[in-house]
Amino acid sequence: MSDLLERLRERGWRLTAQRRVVAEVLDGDHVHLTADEVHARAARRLPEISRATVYNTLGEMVSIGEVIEVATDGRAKRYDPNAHRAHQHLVCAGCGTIRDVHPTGDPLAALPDTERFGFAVSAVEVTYRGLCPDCRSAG
Amino acid sequence: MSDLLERLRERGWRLTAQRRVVAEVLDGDHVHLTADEVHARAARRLPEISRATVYNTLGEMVSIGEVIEVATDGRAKRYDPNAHRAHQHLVCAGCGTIRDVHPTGDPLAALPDTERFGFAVSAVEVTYRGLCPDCRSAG
DNA sequence: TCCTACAATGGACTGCGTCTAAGTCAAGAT
DNA sequence: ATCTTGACTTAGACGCAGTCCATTGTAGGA
Ligand SMILES: [Mn+2]
Ligand SMILES: [Mn+2]
Ligand SMILES: [Zn+2]
Ligand SMILES: [Zn+2]
Repeated sequence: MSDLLERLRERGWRLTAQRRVVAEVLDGDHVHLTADEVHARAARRLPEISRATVYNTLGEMVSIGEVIEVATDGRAKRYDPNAHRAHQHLVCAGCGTIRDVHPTGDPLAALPDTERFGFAVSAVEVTYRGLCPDCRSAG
Repeated sequence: MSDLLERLRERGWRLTAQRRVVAEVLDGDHVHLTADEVHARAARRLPEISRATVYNTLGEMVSIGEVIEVATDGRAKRYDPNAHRAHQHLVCAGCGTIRDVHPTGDPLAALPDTERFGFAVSAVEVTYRGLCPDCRSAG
């Protein structure tokens, strides 16, 4: 994550305490927090940080490609620091847990030209759904 | 769509004017309307239909599998009557147009067992993103 | 140390969707 | 044909996620 703060500085962005704690909260793998969860955790270190700042900072990190926004069906977006390796998501229909997964092959290749209708197709998102081991046994 | 109304009746559901117009509005292919768009079109035929009824009726149609909910990034969900043939979506990043597309092969097959983490994986959604012909030339 | 452009704040505001209490009505019973 | 009743519809209040804005604060350069 010092990586991330370094990149922010290189872009001429001011390094504030708020940006620091948001970056720290997002440190780690398999992290998929909502903005409000990020805010709650950041507030443990910096009690007066505002929701607006968390949204602003997350938006900045998304725009430089250091964080990925993961849209979830009807609920709050989740913010994913694992932006360096392309991956897809496996979501539990029971408890909402999200895992990073790596399908084989290029998902874009499955869309033939005849199904592209003249679009310049540049990205693809895949969401697998199912029940995690805990939710399977809980029935 | 008379199909759909028949199915509703078989389930013991009362056949009301409101349910009829919602079903009529959703008739056709490549339809991906928001709930408010459905409401606006339904209100042209039945001016006093309420938003709540449109949401209720769409929810019922989704629960019997006659309509699919399509989550869109941060915006309103779209309702898709093309529930009979499995398909995926191609979304224009410029204007938001949605096209039904049919990738080759089974998208589920691209996820190896070692990437399933004990989940019972039952469904997959694929969203292709790009620029439609109009938005490409508009630059 | 001082300046000032940029960042943070909190509260109002919007869009999308849900919920509730009261009124209405489709459809079976008579 | 009329009655009855539980299911359906309605308007509006409400809730959540996210945005916007005017004001206040401050990082970092002179
Ligand atoms: Mn992820
Ligand atoms: Mn569709
Ligand atoms: Zn689970
Ligand atoms: Zn377009």
